Amino acid sequence: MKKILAIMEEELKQAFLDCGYEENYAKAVLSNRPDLCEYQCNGAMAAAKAYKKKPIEIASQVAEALSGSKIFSMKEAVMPGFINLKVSEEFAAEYLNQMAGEEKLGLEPVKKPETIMVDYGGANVAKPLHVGHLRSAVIGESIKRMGRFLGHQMIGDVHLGDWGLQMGLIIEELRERKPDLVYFDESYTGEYPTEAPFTISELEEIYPAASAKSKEDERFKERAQNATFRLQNGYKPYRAVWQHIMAVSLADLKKNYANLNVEFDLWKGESDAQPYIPALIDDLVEKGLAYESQGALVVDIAQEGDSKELPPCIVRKSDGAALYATSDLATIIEREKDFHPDRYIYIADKRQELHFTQVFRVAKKAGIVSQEMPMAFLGFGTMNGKDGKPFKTRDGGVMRLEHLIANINEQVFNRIMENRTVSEEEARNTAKIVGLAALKYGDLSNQAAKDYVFDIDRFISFEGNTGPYILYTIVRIKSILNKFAENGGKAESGKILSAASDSEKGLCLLLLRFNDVMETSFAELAPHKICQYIYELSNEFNRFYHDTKILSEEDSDRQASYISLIMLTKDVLTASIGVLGIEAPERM
RNA sequence: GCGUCUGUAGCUCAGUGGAUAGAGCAAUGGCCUCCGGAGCCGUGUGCGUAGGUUCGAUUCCUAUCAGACGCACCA
Repeated sequence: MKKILAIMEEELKQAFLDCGYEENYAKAVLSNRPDLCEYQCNGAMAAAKAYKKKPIEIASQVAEALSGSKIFSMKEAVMPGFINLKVSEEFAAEYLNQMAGEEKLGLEPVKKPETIMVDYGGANVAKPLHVGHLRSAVIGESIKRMGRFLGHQMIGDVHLGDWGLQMGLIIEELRERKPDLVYFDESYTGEYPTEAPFTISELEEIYPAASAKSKEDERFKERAQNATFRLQNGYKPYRAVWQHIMAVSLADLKKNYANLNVEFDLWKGESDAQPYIPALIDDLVEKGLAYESQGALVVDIAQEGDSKELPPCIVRKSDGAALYATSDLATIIEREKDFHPDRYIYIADKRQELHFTQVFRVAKKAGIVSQEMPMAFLGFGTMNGKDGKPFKTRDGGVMRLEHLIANINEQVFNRIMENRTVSEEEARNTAKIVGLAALKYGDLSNQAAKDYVFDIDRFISFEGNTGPYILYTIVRIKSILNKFAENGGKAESGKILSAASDSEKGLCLLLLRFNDVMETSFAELAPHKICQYIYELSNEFNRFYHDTKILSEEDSDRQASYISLIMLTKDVLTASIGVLGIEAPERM
C-alpha cells in the first residue's frame, strides 16, 4: 500500500499544479500542532518568494483546489501561510481495513530486494560474552529483522574473533596444566581424540589466567606467540587443539545468543578469511596501492574531498603478520565470492569508526567491491552505569552477560510475584520474556550512536517508555480479545468503521503511520524510531481503551469495529516488537 | 596537537528550517457499581555560549566552552 504521506502528496501536487505552481512545493508532513491539525503542508511559504505573492494567498488557493479531495476532512489556509489538514475518518477506516488484510500490514515490500550483509555480534572464541557484546547483538539483530521485514535478503554474520594471540595463550597454558596430552607429544603420529580435553568452564578460566600470565612473564608470552604462529601455519596438533576450543566455545556462544533471541545465519570467523590474505597482499602491491613505511606495508586512503588527512591503513606488520584490517579486507573478499552482497552494514563500537573507514576505502580502491558499494558503519556508544561511567560490576570487573540477564530476570520475577497470583513456574517463564524485553528495549530506545545510562530499575518499570509497558499493552489487548471470545464473540478483522471519538481517531492516526515508520527506521538504521512509535501507539491505545467500552458496546457493528481496530493495534505492536527481537507473553 | 561524536526540564531520553520544543521518572492534585488501576486526566521548569545564513534557526554554517572517544604495526 502507498504510504499515507505519499497519497496526500499526490493530492497536494495536483492542487499546486491546478493553481499554476510547481509541484515540488507540495510536501505533506505530520503536524507539529496536533491541536490545530493532523498533517500540514508548508509549501506555500516556500513558494511565496518564487512567485512574488503572499504566502497566505497561495495557501488559500491550494486549499480551495483541494476541496474535491476525499481524503481530507479539513483543509484550511492559516496565517502566515500554513495549509492545515485533517484526514477524513472514512478514508482512514478504509485504509486501516486494507492494512489489516495484508500480511505486512500495509508495508510495501521493496521493489528490488537486496542481499545485505550484516556484520554484528563480534564474539571472541574462548571468552564469555560480556555487556560490551550486548549492544552489537541487540542492535544488529534488530537491523537484520527490519531489513528482512521490508523484503531484503539479510545475512547476519557473527564474525568471530577466533584467530588471534588468545589461541596461542590457551595452547601454552594448556601445555603447562596438562603436559601429557598427545597434542604436546612431538613424536605422536596417531589420530587425535574427538573429545575436548577441557570443558567450557575450564576454558573460560584458562584464557584469563593465560592472559594475565603473559603480561608478567615475557617468556610465556613469547611461547604463546610462537604457538600462535605454528597454529596459523597449520601445525597439526595445534590445529587439533584449536578445533576443540572452537567446538566447545561455539556451543556455549550459540546457547548464549539463543537466550538473547539473537540468531546468526553465518558463524564465520577471522580464521575463515585467512586463506585469502596472501593473494590480497600480492594484489595490493601489484596495483601499486601498498607500499612500505617504517617496515610495515600500508595503503593510503586519501580521496577527493577530504578536508584533512586520514592515517594510512596498515595491512602487514613489520614482522610480516597480518592484522585486524587485513582480516576484515579478506573477509570482504570471501563474502563477495560467496554472496555478492548489494550492501554491507557493520555494527560495532563507534570507537572503531576510523578502522572501518580505512577498510571500506581500501576495499574500494583495490576493487574488492565496486566504487558505489554502500558500506555502512553503525557505531554505537558505551553502556554506562548510573554514575555515567562505563558499566562495571560492583567490584569493578566486566559483567558477564549471563549474570546481567539472570539479575534482570530475578527482579522482574519478584515484580510479577508481588502483583499477581500465578504459578511460580509461569512467573519464571514470563519473567524471562519480560526481562529480555526490558533489556533490549532499554538499549534500542536510545539512539544507537549515543552513550546511554543502563538503569535497571527504569528499564524493568511497567510505566513510561519501557519494554514491559509495551508488552503490558499487548497483553491487555489479548485479554480483551480472549474475553470477547469467551462471551461467544467472533473476532474478525477488516470491520473498522469511521472513528467516532477523539481517542479512536487518535489511535487510527497512529496506525496509519506504521509502514512509513518501518521504512524510515530501516533507511536510517534507527531502531529507536520504532520504539518511539510503539510507545506512542501504546499510549493512544490505552487512552482509547480508557474511554471506550468495548465488550459492553450494544451496537454490534460498532463493537465489531472496535474489535477489528484493537486486533490491528495488536498486530502492529507485535510486528514492531518482532523486528526489535522482542516477544510478548500471553499474560503477565 | 589534529580529528570525530555529544551538549534539550531536577534525572533519563525524544524531536523539528516554520505557528505554543515533547514524553517518562521524580514532585504534586484528581478519577474505581466499568473489558487488567501495571491504567486515565491535570499542575511546574529547558534548546551550553556568541555570531552568521534565512521571511523564519533549537535545527544549517562559523567560532567558543564543556564532556566522551579516536589518531600506524591490539582486536
